[in-house]
Amino acid sequence: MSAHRPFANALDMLRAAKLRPTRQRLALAKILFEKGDRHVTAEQLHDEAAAAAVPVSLATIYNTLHQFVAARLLREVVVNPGRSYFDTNVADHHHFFFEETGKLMDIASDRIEVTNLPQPPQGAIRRVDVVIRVGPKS
Amino acid sequence: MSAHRPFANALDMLRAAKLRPTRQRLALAKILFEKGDRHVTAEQLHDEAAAAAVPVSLATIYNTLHQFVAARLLREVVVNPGRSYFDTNVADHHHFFFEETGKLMDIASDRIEVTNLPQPPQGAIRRVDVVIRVGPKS
DNA sequence: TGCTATTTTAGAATTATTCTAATCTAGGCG
DNA sequence: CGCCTAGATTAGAATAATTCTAAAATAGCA
Repeated sequence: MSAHRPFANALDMLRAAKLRPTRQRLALAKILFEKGDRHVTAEQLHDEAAAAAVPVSLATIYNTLHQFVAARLLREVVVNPGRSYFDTNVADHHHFFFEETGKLMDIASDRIEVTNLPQPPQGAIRRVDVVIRVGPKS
Repeated sequence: MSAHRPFANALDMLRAAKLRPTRQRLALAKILFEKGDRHVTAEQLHDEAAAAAVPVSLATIYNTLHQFVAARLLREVVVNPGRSYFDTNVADHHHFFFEETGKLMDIASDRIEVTNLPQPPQGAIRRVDVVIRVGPKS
C-alpha cells in the first residue's frame, strides 16, 4: 500500500504532468512507480526497461528522469560522487546511505527532528536533506 | 582565527598524518589550510596551485585530496552530481548549498539540532549530513 | 490521412575522475 | 656526502556518468 502515490496509473500521472504519454514514458513510469518506493540510477532503469522488453535509449532515460524530476514525480538524491539516484518518494523525508552496498533507505520525516533551522543569508530554503551515512559495524 | 586547526603548519600536519612532506603536498596543504575554512573542488585547487607557481598535476591533486580525506584533514562533501567539494572544516557541522552559485557555506553543528536519530537496521552511523538547499527568493 | 511539434535515438562530445607505467625524489644508510 | 629504494609525481590514456547533436520517428490534432 503506497498511500503517497496520488495517481492511479502512469497515464494519469503523465497527463497531470503535461508530458505527452509516449510509449517510452509510459513504460518507464510503470517500471518506476508500480513497485512502491525505490531509488534507481539511470543505468538500473535502463537495464530494467531492457529486461521488460521495452528498449529505450540511455538518452531517453536521462531525458525522462529529468522531466520527471522537474514535474516533481521524482526527486534526485546525490550522496555519492559521480552517480545520481532518483527517488520515487517525493514526500518530505530523509535517507540512510549504506556505504558498503551503495543502497539508500527512506526515513520518514517524522522519524527525525531537525529543529532550529537557521535562515540562509539570502534566497529561500528549497529543501533540507538529512543523510545518515552508515558504515560497517566496526 | 581558526580555533579548530590543530596544527601550526603544513609540515606538522603532514607528519601527524604520516604523509611524506613532499613539495607538492606541502604546497597544497598551505593553499588549503592557510585561509580558514574553505570548500574547494579539485579543479579549483589545481588552478590555485598553478597561480601560486606550484605546478602540480591533476593526478596529484586527486591523490592528495583523497589522502587528506583518509587522514581526516579534509572532508568530502557531495551535493551536486558529478563534482566533489573538499571541506577544510573537519569539525562536526552542516551546510547551506546555494543552487544558483554552486557555493557551500558552513553551519556550525550547534546551530541545528537533529534529534531523534533512528538507528540503522545494520552497521554503524558514520556521519550525519544536513544540507539546506537554497534557491532564488521567488 | 496529413502535418507539425514533440520525442526518441545513435553516436559523438563533454566532464570529472581514475588508472598506468615511467620518471622523480625524500630521506635513511654507508 | 652521494647512493639507493620505497614512495610520490606525472603525462597521458582510460573510464564512467552524463549531455549534446542532428536526424528519424511518432503523437495527436485538423
